[in-house]
Amino acid sequence: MSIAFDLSQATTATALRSDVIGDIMAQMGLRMSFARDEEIYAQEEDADLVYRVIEGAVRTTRLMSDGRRQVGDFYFEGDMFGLEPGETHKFSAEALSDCTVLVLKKSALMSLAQSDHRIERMIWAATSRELERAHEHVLLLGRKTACEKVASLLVSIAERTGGDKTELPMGRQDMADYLGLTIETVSRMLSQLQSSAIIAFNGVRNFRITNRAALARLAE
Amino acid sequence: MSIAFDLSQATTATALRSDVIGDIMAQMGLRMSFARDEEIYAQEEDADLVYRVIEGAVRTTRLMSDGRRQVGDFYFEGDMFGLEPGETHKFSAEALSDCTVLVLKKSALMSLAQSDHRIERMIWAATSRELERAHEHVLLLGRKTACEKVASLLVSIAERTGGDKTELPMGRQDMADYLGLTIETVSRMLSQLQSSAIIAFNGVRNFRITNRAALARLAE
DNA sequence: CGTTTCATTGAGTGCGATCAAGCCGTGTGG
DNA sequence: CCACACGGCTTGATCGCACTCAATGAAACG
Repeated sequence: MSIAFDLSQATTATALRSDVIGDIMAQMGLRMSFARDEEIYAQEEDADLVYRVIEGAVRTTRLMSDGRRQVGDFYFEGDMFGLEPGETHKFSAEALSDCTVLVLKKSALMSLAQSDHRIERMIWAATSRELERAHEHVLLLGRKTACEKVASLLVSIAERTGGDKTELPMGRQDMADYLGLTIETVSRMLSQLQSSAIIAFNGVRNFRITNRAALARLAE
Repeated sequence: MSIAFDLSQATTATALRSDVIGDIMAQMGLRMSFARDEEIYAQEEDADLVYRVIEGAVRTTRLMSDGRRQVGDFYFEGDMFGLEPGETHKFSAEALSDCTVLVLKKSALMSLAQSDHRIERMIWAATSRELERAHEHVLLLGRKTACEKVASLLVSIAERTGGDKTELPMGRQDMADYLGLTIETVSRMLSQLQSSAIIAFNGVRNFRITNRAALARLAE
């Protein structure tokens, strides 16, 4: 893990998605870099920092005592994460790829919030967005089939990262643990979608949607 | 649905769980009653009201176009619900049993929040608690077995409602749709837990935990 | 070029779903 | 007070989707 004060690049960082919290984090936050699979914070660790992805991608995961793993969510450029309510994190966060994040003490943000209402409002908005995504995740895990789960994930990532071709920042195991499936099932569904001419892969981590309507229908 | 201004019973209502939002809702909110299975708000409806359970219990549900149903959560006395971020509700809310709730316009609460920081803080705290529960729900749906799911739900309800004997306010279908299972599987797991002497039923909706350690172990 | 890691594919299994009776508490009318 | 019907729950038999185990393939790395 490497740390550097973020001054020179504050403007380029916030240019990604301009908002109040972004500005404040860029001004007051610390810029940190993590290597692929490096832990950003641990399950059970005190949750006194908030984060924002500047470059790369992040996953949050929760481990059960017997090793079963659940991925909570994936975060891309501009996304805030680490906004967990309790004293300690229930999920850990890890770098999906080599990545850079801005970090700010939650307490610092909160004390600022006392003088600036917009900040409080934006923290709440970010938490709300998290909740909305969690609800979507609940529906996916509870009632969708393996094929629908995979289709939903692909649509979601394609939407969030934009562009014609989509790069998957995570491996099959991460996809499986997000979807409540095994890597074998994920792999089979991807092959199936490909042979149905709905998506086309170019290497294991790069795909293109060739039949957007069909994929959207599967994702519901 | 029946409506009455809540003045006389404001004190008894807030006595259930004393906090700022509770006080405000009791003072400014409308008291409404709903019959079992009556809709409190609909999926796709504008989300401009927040609610608080005074008596009875509530479920939130989401319906897929083909009829598959997912229960988002159950709410008991003192719980706030309806705190969805977006413009419209993604889940609908229905009365599990005949129940009474306090209702307040979100916009009214927000304008109050401008003069009182505690209110903004508490709305955020309530949203955070929702998020925490959603995360727990994700783990349950993604990685727990049928038996563990049922055990987790029983523990959760027993914890939230307290007391030696626990009354289930919902039927088997609601449990199944919360757990991502079918009623048959829920029923089988309950029978199994009972024959393992971990719980004891007295009628279909009333049970007692006879081996708390074993149940907790299953629920993880 | 060999080694390692990750993804795909195949064969067989099992958990939870589906289909189908049967049971039981509750309400209703004779 | 009983006969009956109805809805919700339980139990049994069977099915099928996703898991497990195993082998192969393909890309990354030293």
